Amino acid sequence: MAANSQFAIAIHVLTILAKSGDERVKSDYIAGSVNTNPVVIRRLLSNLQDANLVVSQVGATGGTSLAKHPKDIRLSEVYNALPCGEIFALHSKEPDQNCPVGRNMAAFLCSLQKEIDKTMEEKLNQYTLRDVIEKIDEA
Amino acid sequence: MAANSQFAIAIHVLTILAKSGDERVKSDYIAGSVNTNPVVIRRLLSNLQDANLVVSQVGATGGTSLAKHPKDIRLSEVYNALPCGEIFALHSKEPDQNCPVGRNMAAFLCSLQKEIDKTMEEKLNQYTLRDVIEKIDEA
DNA sequence: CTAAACTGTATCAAAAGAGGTTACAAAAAG
DNA sequence: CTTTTTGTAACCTCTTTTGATACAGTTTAG
Repeated sequence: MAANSQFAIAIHVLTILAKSGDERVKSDYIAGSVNTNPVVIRRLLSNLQDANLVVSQVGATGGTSLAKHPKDIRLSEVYNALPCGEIFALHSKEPDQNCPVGRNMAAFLCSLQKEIDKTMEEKLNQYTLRDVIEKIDEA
Repeated sequence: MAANSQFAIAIHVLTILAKSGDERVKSDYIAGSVNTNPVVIRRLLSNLQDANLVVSQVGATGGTSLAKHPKDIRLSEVYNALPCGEIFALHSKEPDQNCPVGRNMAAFLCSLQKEIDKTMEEKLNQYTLRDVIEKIDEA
């Protein structure tokens, strides 16, 4: 259960919001579709809000709706809105600095990590939430 | 400590092996440079062996060396040799199948996952172990 | 043939992270 | 004021990764 599924759930949540248009959706409802706890959804929505992808309102008749059109929400934005880690982690303990390989490994891996991350971001940038909805609808 | 650093360590290990040429390197030595336990290294080497990237020999004077030239080892091979999971995980619990969004979400996410994985593989395919060594050496 | 030096694994413990749950403050609406 | 709902904190549990110990099996040297 320790694999980060936040991105997957975020896509799911945003799709539901998109389908609801301007109507505010309650975390309880979303949780039902995702099959999880409302708090898990609210935690996620909190991240999406920080990234200006959704807008929530508290209080009775409260709920959440998209902050912009599905066509203006790129999956790269969604990915970056979440506190997901990197594609691969660096060493947990620092390598031996007396070893020429160990000494220079961290810097290399870090730049490789950045490059891969950029590649992934470019890929996700190609898709918007509207594309997702189209795919879902045609299924 | 639960972030998968196997890819990072694999690059480190392979670099050491490359620098040692035909000489067999002991897991104890590698563990010293990586700053971890020899068993962790042997576990990793076991995966790399299954992928035909390294060759180990048991017994006294045993150890491990590369199975092919650094220029013939692509980082994509290294990545695929390891039991790393996907870039992002799917839902841990199945979404509500009565919801039109929930019902079609898994299939969509799965294909997106595959596409991202392919992109990542193409990127890693651009680099060989020799490229890594060059970068390390010029640092 | 025996001792020493390795690898290959099994097994267990420890640490960290993710997700689920409960609880409750704060806000909005009626 | 009561109800409804978000926003968060706190806590527990499950899973995964890493670290560590132990030991069987293999090879070399003497």
